[in-house]
Amino acid sequence: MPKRVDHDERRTQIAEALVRVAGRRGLHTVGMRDVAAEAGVSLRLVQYYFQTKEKLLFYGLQHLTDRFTARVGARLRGTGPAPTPRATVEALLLASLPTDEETRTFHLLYTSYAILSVTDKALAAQPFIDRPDAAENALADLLRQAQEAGLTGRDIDTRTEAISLLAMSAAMGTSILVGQRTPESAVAVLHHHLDRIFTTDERRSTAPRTPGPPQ
Amino acid sequence: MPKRVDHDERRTQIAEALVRVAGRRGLHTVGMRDVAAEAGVSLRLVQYYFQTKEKLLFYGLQHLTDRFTARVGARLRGTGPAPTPRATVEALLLASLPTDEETRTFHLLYTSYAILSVTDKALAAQPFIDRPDAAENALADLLRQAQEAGLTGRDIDTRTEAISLLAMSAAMGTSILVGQRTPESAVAVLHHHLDRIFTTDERRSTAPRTPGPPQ
DNA sequence: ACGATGTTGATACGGCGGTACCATAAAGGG
DNA sequence: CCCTTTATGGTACCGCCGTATCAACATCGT
Repeated sequence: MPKRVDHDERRTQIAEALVRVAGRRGLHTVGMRDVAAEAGVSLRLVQYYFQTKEKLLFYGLQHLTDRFTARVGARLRGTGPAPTPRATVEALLLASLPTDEETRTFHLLYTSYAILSVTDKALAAQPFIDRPDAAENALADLLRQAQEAGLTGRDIDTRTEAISLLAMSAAMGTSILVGQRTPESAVAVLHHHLDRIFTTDERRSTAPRTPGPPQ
Repeated sequence: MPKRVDHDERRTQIAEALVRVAGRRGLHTVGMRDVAAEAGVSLRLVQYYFQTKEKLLFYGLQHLTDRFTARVGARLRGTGPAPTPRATVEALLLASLPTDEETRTFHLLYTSYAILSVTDKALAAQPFIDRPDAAENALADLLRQAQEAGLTGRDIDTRTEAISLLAMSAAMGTSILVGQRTPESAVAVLHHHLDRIFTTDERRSTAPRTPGPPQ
């Protein structure tokens, strides 16, 4: 058997081309030909690995979420050994804010898919919902552990706070995308709530900042 | 001059047809012919009042936001004479949650437009941003007035809280749309934060609820 | 070297969607 | 009564897009 080629690898290359071009021009504008051109490959080959556009879109979504979770994982490990619960929570929340090109396209495309899934049953059947409430559960667990360790107020509702933090991160992410808000202001709002939740006086673990508001 | 017809009225009728069909099948699927059929009118007439599809879409967005702000205004006046600041804030936040068909389609379409505006310059140039931060300013004002009246803690940051509340409302609205969250849980989260912000023991003004969590 | 696998190219079909043109019919005001 | 406005209908152009088909070439394991 000749010319062994890893099909998943090829599919990933093409899916990344899809993500790139969709991130630039919008998911609704991309066609098979655009993806092929962006991948530097013939249209025929895109059809060869993905028989239909629908499958290509599904695979693109899958790849998008996979790459993002990998990135978040790397960022969590990058917080150093034995990070504090607050540092972990903070890294989790800030990782999904659209700050650079990668997070921007992720946020844009993920939201695009989500909106499409409202009126597209095939897309809604895709594993779509379980990703956000996995994040919700993880965050709720982190907060509960922190609470048990005495790092937070004893009266806070960890589940509700987890939902709130993720919701704020998501919505302010979109605000950043449309140019209504700056990443800095979003970070400031999140910090405000982390300061409220975590009673210890530990502050922003990643980048040192001036304690007072800049004049 | 014969056959006087209010052009704006006709345009509104067509725009409402656009909103209806887009709310059902998704904004990206609607064509001129769909809008004409939904409005019970000829394709030719749609072209007659809106020369191009782009103009139709713009007008549709305008009509959507106008109708929504009118609805919110009505809801605010519906809270009775001299509503408490908390009741006003609560009405403002709950009005944008997708609970019935109208709010559902509004949330869906407005988010669709917002996402489109990220990669479409013509749409981004449309008055789009000023609506949300008008809401933010209004909410911040309400909170500040409540604070000056001693209804809230003196240490809360009204601007930050306004941003947070709107962000949570928006993101949880989308969660409701995609079926991840129920309207009730979203309302519960918002109530939680209102309880935190407003120190007076006034509670949910609209529907009475059991104080404890249901078993 | 043979043959299965990967890859390209060109080309075309069918459909749909935005836009356009034209002829025509009601309708109501001057 | 006439003429402008409003509205319909049909029809067609043009371009794009997803999909399909066919021929050809490259490549590499066996």
